[in-house]
Amino acid sequence: MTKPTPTEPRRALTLRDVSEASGVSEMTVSRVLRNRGDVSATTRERVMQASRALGYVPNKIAGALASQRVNLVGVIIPSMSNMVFPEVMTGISAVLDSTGLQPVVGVTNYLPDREEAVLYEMLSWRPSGVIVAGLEHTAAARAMMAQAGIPIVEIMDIDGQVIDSAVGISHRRAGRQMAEAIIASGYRRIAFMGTQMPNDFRAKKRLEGFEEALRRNGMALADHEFYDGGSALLKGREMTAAVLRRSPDIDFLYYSNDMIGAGGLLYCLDQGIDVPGKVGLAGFNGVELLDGLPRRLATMDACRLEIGQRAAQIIAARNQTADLIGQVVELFPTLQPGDTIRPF
Amino acid sequence: MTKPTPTEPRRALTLRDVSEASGVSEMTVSRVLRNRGDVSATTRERVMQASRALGYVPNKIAGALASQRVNLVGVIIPSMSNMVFPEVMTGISAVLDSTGLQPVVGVTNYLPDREEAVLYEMLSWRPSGVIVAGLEHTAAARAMMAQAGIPIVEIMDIDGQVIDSAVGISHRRAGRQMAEAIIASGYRRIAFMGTQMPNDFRAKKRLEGFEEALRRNGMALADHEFYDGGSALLKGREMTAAVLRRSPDIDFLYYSNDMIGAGGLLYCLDQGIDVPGKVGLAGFNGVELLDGLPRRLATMDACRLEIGQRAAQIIAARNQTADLIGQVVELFPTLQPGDTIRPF
DNA sequence: TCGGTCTATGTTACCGCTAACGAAGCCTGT
DNA sequence: ACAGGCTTCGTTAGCGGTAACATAGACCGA
Repeated sequence: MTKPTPTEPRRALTLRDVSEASGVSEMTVSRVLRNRGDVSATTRERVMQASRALGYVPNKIAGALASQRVNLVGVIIPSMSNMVFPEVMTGISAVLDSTGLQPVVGVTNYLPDREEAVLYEMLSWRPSGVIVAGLEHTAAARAMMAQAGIPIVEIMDIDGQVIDSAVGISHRRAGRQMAEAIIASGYRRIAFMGTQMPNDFRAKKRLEGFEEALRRNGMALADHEFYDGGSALLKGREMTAAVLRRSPDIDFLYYSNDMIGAGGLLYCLDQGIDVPGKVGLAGFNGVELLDGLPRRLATMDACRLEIGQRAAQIIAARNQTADLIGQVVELFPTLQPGDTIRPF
Repeated sequence: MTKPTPTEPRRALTLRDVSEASGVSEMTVSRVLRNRGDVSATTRERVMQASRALGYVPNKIAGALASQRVNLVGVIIPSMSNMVFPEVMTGISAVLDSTGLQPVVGVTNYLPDREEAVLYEMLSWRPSGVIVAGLEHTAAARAMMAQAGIPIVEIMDIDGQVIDSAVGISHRRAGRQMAEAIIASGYRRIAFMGTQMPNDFRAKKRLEGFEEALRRNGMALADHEFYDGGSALLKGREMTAAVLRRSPDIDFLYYSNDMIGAGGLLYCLDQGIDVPGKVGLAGFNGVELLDGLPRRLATMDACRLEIGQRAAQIIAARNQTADLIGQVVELFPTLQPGDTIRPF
């Protein structure tokens, strides 16, 4: 590679510097650096040399303003610390990488107002598209997205009203499905454990679907417990201990995510409880963490990787072909019975 | 909030639209929206009304070009899926939030070339600063950062040559410290398990420090095992099984991160191995996951939150006061003996 | 009464780059 | 020899804001 220039330039380099150094017009330099338009091999080489020698880095701000094109895609997610969104991001990046588009993430911490603020900030950079987790937004956020004139893909969930496009699963159905599997395996006294967070709409929908299926079978939740903050694994242990102490006749524990489910599983094994004989367990998400547990927790894979990929594909396609229209893609999670639910 | 405008504007709104709608100049609108300069209360209100009614979102691209100021801070990290960087991000966001600066993250997957590409992309948006994990970069990346004319903070590590500023711990020292504690507790046949990745320089430095301390005590690693990819928890189990089978006389297992350490711990407990009597274990990072394990894994907290905070503080301070100079902040991790190492 | 000091607003000139068009040089066939 | 087409490069005019300065009243004390 080129040697770092010895001089320390106080003024930032511009196209003009490169053009003067290489004896061509700014336009030609621009063409070379963007690989656009016809430039002879010799001038191209000369310009590249000069550009590298100077250590020039193009100013995308000016470029974007002039060309009215920004290669950024806003991605708005509620959290980075649970294991689910990194995998969505992997799917998004994998697809976007080959399109010249670049994801920019914003985190909302499950706060609608924060989502609105993050969205506003992102739109002010005029991205080529936005991928946002969930269907629930403030009225203002909804209006902004509807007006933005760019593809908007809401991901993870499809139970609700879509602004433009959506890729996700039906969490209500997922909850129902799990309940039916549990009932089919003969469990009857079922408890639920999940997050306190009122804004985790997807967890809420799963619970709704779950309870609905229970009702249809003439049953109801025998107990429940909520948590917020702290180590999810530890909370899983604690809540499980509390529930089993309070309701010793419980025979199934349904967790709103795998992490607390894993905590519950470890607790049950510690206590020498017969799993899945005396008590069955199930979580949600299908995180790879579960592979390392002493026993495989029953779960339901949320199609995270594919959700990311499909969402990115929609943005990329819309970006190329302007007249495409919004679409809703429903994915279907598969139940992974693992070793913590009695065979049917 | 204002009702969404019924019309669907095909052309993006500009300051001019707002200025016409409110009967003042563009400049005045700009002043109102940025809360800068003197504007009478009545015009301010009128402009706000018009802006909201139209659903105007300022164009930061144009703004940044004109003002030569960008409120973005690039954050370059190797991965989002291990538990360590989310916490660093939390620290960064917490500090940046109150400064008007906004983090933009890029992920390198531990690939130097990818780091260079991500950095180039980021610098082309002329951010107010860059926070980058690690001290090892390609020559070109190093040159770019040195030339950029913005504050650069390298985080996590301080064992090496700093470009501008750095906040981190000495991983070599951390490795040494852990080795000394292990030896002091009477363990003698020590194995190491870690990632295969040749570019996880910090893990490598920990191992170097660890081996150096062993040597100084007339010892050497009795066995080692490396992995890459897959569920870290599961890999921890597998590697531990392999090592204990191969070298049954091992009495201590040192893991390069807590996740594989947790896997190893679960395996040992499954096998009914006396921990820490027959075999001791230790990891690295101090992730909160450990709180939920049946027994607390010995570890060393890597000061992740504080690293993020301090790094952000440096960027913020430099952004306000131009003539500040680079600095290196060393933090000191504390050893948490947990329950998997014999008391001294 | 009048210059001086505010306060509130408008005007002008860019910021660094690219779209769109234009022109010069060079080939080609006739 | 020359029209017509291609390749290669330059010129011009913005993109949508903001810094810096200019301007117009309002107010004020001497």
